[in-house]
Amino acid sequence: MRRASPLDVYEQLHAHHGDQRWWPAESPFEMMIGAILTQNTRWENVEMAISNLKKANMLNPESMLSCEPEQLEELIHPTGFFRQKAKRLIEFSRFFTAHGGTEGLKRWPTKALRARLLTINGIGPETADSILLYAFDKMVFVVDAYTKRIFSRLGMIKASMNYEEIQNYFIQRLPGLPQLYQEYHALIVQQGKCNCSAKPRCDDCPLFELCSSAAETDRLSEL
DNA sequence: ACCCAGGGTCATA
DNA sequence: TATGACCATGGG
Repeated sequence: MRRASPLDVYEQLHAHHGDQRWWPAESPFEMMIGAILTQNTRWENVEMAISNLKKANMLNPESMLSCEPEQLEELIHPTGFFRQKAKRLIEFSRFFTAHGGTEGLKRWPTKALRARLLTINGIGPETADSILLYAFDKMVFVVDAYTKRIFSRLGMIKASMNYEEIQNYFIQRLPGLPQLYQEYHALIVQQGKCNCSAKPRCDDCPLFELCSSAAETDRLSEL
C-alpha cells in the first residue's frame, strides 16, 4: 500500500463524517468572536458564551466597545480565561470597526490582513488563519492541535515541525480550493473530538487503515 | 481529585 | 529559538 497523502486522509474523513459546512456562526463577526473564545476551550463552552452575548444583545462591536468590561467578562465566563478574553474581544472590536468592519477588511490582500491580525494582542497564527479562512473565504490552511496530533500519529509529519512548516506541508500537497480547506479543517476537528487519535487507537477509527499502514513510523516517532 | 479542551503571551536560558 | 508558567471554566 502506498504512503497515504493528505488527500487520502481527507477522503477517509469525509466518507466517515460527511459534510461539515463550517464555521458554525450566523455572521462573519460572530465567527471571529468565536475564534477568539474557543482558544484552548471546548466549543460547547463557547456556545454558552455566544448564547449569552446574543441574549444580552452584545454580539456586535459597538456594544463590546461601549460596555463595562466586567459585563463582558460575566457573559463569556463559561469559556474560561474570561478576563484576558474580554480584553481581546474589545481590542479586536476596536480594530474591526476602525477598518470598516467585514466589508472593509474584505478588500485587504490575504497576506497583509494576516500580518495585521497577528499584531493584535491575543490573535496568534491559528486564530488569524481561522478568521481568514472562514470569515473571509481566503485560501489559508489552519493548523491546530488536532492536526499535529493526528498527522504526526499517522507518521506524515514530525512532532518537531512548527506551525508554518506543517501549514506548508499541506499547502504543497492539496489542490488550491478554499472550499476544500474549509471542509478539511472542519473534518480534522470532528475527527479530533473523537478520541480515535489518542492511544490506544479504537477499532472503528476511520483512519484505522491508514494508522495500521503507518504503524511502524508511529512506533518510531514515539521514542 | 484529576485531566484536558478547536491558543496565546510573556519571562527565562 | 525554544521551553515553561500562566490564564480559568465545564465536562469526563
